[in-house]
Amino acid sequence: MAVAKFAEIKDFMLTQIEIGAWPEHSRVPSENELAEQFSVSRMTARRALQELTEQGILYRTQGVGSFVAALKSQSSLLEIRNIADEIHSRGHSYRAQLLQLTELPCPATVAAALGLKHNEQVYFSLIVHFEDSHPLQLEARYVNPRQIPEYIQQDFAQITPHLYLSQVAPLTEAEHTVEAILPDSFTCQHLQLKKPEACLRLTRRTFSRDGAVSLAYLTSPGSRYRLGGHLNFAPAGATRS
Amino acid sequence: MAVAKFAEIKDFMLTQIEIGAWPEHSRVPSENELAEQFSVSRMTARRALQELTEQGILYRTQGVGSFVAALKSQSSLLEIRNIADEIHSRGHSYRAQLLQLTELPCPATVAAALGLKHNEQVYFSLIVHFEDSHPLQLEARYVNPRQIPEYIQQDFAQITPHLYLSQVAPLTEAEHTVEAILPDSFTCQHLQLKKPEACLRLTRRTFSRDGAVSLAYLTSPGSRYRLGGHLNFAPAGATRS
DNA sequence: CGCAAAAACTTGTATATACAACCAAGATCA
DNA sequence: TGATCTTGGTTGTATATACAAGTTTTTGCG
Repeated sequence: MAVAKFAEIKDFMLTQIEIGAWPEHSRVPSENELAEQFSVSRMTARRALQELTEQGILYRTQGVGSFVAALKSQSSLLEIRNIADEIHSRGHSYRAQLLQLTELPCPATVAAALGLKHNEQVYFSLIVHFEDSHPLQLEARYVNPRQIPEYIQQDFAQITPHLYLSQVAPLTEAEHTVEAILPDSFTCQHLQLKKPEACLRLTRRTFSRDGAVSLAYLTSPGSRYRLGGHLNFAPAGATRS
Repeated sequence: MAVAKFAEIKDFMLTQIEIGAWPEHSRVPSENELAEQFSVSRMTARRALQELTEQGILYRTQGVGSFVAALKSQSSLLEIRNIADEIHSRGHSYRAQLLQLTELPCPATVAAALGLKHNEQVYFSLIVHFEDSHPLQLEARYVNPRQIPEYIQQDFAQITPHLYLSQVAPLTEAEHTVEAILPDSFTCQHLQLKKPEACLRLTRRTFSRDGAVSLAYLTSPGSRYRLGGHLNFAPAGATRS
């Protein structure tokens, strides 16, 4: 089977919703109607409805029908976004400046986070991400050389470390913490802050199949950057499976 | 049917995993094995496996089998946590101090967020949440009086506003932003900060069926509070449906 | 022994069917 | 009119079956 039938039905329904043919909270075809339209069994039509419901696209009520959920429900705070994509999606231009790409002895905290020995060599990169001409984020990243031996040879003017790493080492886990800090003078300098202002620091540790891959500190000025997220629950009365 | 059969199978499997009988990455019974053990059809056993997979508890590979995923994968940044629970779960004591509970004319920004008119009356509460004896978070909350007319009569020494609201008005959506700010002197005072330090401010807007319910500003010192999240992907090679 | 083919097992997709649970609207009856 | 019952439509659960597709193990042949 080239592509599964239930997936075709999902695609169709998603399209209807995206082009606005089926507005929010409007009723969508029932299981039986879809089954007939697509010449499939009810169970197959049901699966399409089911999966769209699990994705928060629809909500269903027993005895009543299936409906289009509020549309805004997609993004998630935990979505691992590429900052380049994020900037582009705002319609701004993205540029990265590589400040350092070296090998250095592992600080104790980094060693613990990456499962290395203290003072063992570790790769380190320091990059400033620019939105238009303003520095938006300072990225300090430690990379496990046992897992990514070629890291130090990359050209990070072409590709962000995050994107490169996710291509080379399939991500299995990511761990985040978000903190508010006052940046040190070094960070202030690279973010072009004349005086220290509150910054968001996102610490991101990523794991591949064989263990910790990298530890990144992503620091952004509070005045220029925020994290946003949106949660959407099914409207009252909707069933949750 | 008292409780669905597929749910019983899920419960059984979750128990096995929780008590450690089925360790991480160990194989779990196949669809056919479960079907026989529980005297159900393969499709019913399959559903249990399927849903546990969607929840990230298991991962499956066609032709190979189903396996227990890494256990740590539960929490989410976007989880709407009750701060009292959060503190209790750290083994500390929680206490709330109500500073204000009044009605006041709606500021323009709040009016926009809650769908009210400028200067229309709005409920406002100001609460400090303590972990042991230290202030951990200052909660400033505006509540839509059209939706929650009894808000102003509650005893928030007994119940957090968030918990009260979620009991009274079923949540349908929540919207968050996370920022780093330098607090004003008023906030510093209530968080017992001798001099301003970087703070995390979580802005949370919640919606019920009939529209925006409340707008809360949750401010915590960066030195005492962080947001953490963990994402867990299926191990390499696992299928994603 | 080494290699390839076959078999066995696993998950993935799809169908047809049956009944349960729930809801809304219409029909019926007092 | 007003309350109750019935009926049809919808989703929810469960079964038995069939075949496809992928992996691992076994078998058998050269």
